[in-house]
Amino acid sequence: MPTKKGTASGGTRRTPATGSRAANQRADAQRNRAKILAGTVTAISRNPDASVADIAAEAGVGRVTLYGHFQNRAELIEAALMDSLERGEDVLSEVPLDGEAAAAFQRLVASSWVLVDQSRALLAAAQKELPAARIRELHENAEARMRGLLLRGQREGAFRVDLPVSWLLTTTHVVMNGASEEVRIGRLDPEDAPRFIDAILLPAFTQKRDR
Amino acid sequence: MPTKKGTASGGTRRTPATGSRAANQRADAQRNRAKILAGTVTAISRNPDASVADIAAEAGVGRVTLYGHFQNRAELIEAALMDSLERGEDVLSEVPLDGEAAAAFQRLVASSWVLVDQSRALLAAAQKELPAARIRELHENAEARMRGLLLRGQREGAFRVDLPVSWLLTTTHVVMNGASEEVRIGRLDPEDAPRFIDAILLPAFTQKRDR
DNA sequence: CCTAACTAGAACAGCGATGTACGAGATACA
DNA sequence: TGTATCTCGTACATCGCTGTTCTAGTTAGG
Repeated sequence: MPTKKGTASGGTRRTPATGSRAANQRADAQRNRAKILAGTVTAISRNPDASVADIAAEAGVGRVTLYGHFQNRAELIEAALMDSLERGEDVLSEVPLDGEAAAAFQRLVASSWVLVDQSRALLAAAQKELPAARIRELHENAEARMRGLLLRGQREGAFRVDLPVSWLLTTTHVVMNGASEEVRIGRLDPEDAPRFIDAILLPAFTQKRDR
Repeated sequence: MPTKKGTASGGTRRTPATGSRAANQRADAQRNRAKILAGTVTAISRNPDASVADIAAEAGVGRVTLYGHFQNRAELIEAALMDSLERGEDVLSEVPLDGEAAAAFQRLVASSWVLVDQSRALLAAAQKELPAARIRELHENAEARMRGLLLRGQREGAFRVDLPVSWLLTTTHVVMNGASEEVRIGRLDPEDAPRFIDAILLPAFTQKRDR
């Protein structure tokens, strides 16, 4: 079977089916894989529909080499997104969610904001390339964390209950994304972003106590 | 000069330079132009990067005919956006902006929401095709109207002044867009949208009176 | 230091989209 | 009813991107 001869690091994909974990590849190759993943984020951030050639150039790697690591564009995007989300998970899982709901929400938003700002463009690219279900699946953890907190806040009377949690969640997302976009085009100082986001979301979500 | 022979309604572009207003074209052609403009909106709404062929099919018109009306894709998108914005202007200019700022804001948002929901995808497509400056220019009117209202609200003490108007404006945009997206994927009842939007924006923007 | 793993680059095939050219047919409107 | 205007379909040239193949060179690591 000369077809499977596998140029470049085709050997990486030794394992037949999906879900091949980091195999026994050379240190060299692992470094390149990381470079490609990083390059994908920056290339996509600069231009949402960057070509594979663009990405390879950004990563400082040959286009063919890239194809050695990832079978096609979709797989590349998915890997980059998974990588970003895994890093994000590491950060977010450290955020203490106990105590007052509003304060915990503020902490979680502050940490999430940085991650959103970094991989917003990548997510947008993924939405074109991957089935929506897959995207959902990958975001499951992060989404569940925020949703759980919002629910608890509602139960405890900290957050308003006249709106469904799904809408609070959506609002949180779009405001963070909006801030990220404003930063990108230079209309918002990154320093101000977390404060501005909180300034909108907290009064909007908080249950009014007096009437 | 057989090059300029002008198949189809190339005659439409009789005027040499830019800004050719509706010329003396046949009633037939005018109808088709309208069909194409409408088709562009629906086609783009269904698929953000629909091809010219897709759009022509949606409009029920030959691809070549479309090129008779618009020289290239960019010109088509721009025309469709201009058309949508002009219609929008007709609606928004009727909204009474006097009286209490918060109430006026509510009225303006209610009217804007419908328009945003209709041409959100078109705007996204335009952002890829047209220079950002051109987009800005086209939105000038609508943007100025909302900005003026927010400013007045700040001066009158109705809206908070600890955030710049630009951020209030951005927030308004992203929340409306978010609602539109949620409607599109069927997670939000269009009926609820205006109420949900207000429920977020008003408490977020309103100056707290007591402390 | 030797071999297997990895990389680079050029070249190629395939696809889909854009924009143009042509020829013939349909339709408004005077 | 006649003619300029408009439309349609097909066909074509071009371009950029994807994914593959081949060859030759470089590097990691036992």
